[in-house]
Amino acid sequence: MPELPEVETIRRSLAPHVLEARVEDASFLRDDIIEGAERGRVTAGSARRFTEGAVITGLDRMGKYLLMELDGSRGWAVHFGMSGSLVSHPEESVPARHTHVILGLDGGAQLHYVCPRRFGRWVMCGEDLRAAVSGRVGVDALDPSLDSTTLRELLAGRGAPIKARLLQQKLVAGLGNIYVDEALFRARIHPERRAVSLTEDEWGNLLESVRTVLLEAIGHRGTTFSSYRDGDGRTGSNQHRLAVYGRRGGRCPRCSETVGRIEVRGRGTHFCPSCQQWNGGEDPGH
DNA sequence: CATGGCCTGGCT
DNA sequence: AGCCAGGCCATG
Repeated sequence: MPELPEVETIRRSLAPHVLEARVEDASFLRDDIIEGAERGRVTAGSARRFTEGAVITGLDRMGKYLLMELDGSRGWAVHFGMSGSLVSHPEESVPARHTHVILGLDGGAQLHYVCPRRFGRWVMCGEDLRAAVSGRVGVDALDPSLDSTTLRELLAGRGAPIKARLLQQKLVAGLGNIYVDEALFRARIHPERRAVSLTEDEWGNLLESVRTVLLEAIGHRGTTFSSYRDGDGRTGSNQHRLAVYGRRGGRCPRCSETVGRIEVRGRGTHFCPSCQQWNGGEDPGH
């Protein structure tokens, strides 16, 4: 479940191993996880030719995409789906089950991309990597230029619950199920509130909460439930700091009420029924 | 705007 | 044995 904090942690941990390294050999072990920027099919052979011999000149992040820049402007946009990882091994090593990509770097290190559930993708971006990813994601949730007015303009306007709007990567990029629940808890907003019903103060709180929750998670090197690892293969520790996510039946850290779990648009949703009420908004059909 | 399908590991 | 988790896309 790599969301923004996990991808950022992968980026930071991987950067010293890969920046300015040359890819000596690239093995794409199956072609159903690679695609073109325009959603076209890409063969393992063309992926290999695209990658081999190139120098990794940048490692960036947009939303949940890791951007591996090759030779200056083209490159790969790597998505981790739910269960993906990209780990640097100091030397050639036996690939684990579900390893789909192996990059051998000069100096001997190897990058292994493992993705058991295969929800992840390597998107081949032949020209401008950042421009290609811009077509897939909206403003990054940690973009300092994002203000609460812009947040409202992006997310309000429809009848959908605020949680559903926050999960749409083309609006604001980087939040998944864990951090949406955590941010709404911190902002004391009920996940089913219609986005359009939020007050000005609530938009401000929400933006502050999104930033705080994400930055704290990065500080703890991400949330590990089962498969998530950073670029060095290490687990994160933010799972111990979560207030509501995965804590159904536990105590709310703010008021000691029992954490509840409901379903919002098909997603498991954790919240505090006491701290997160319908305050200020109309009741949208409950 | 809402729902189903893709996938496998882990839990009930 | 069976279901659930969930990001994202395709379809109703």
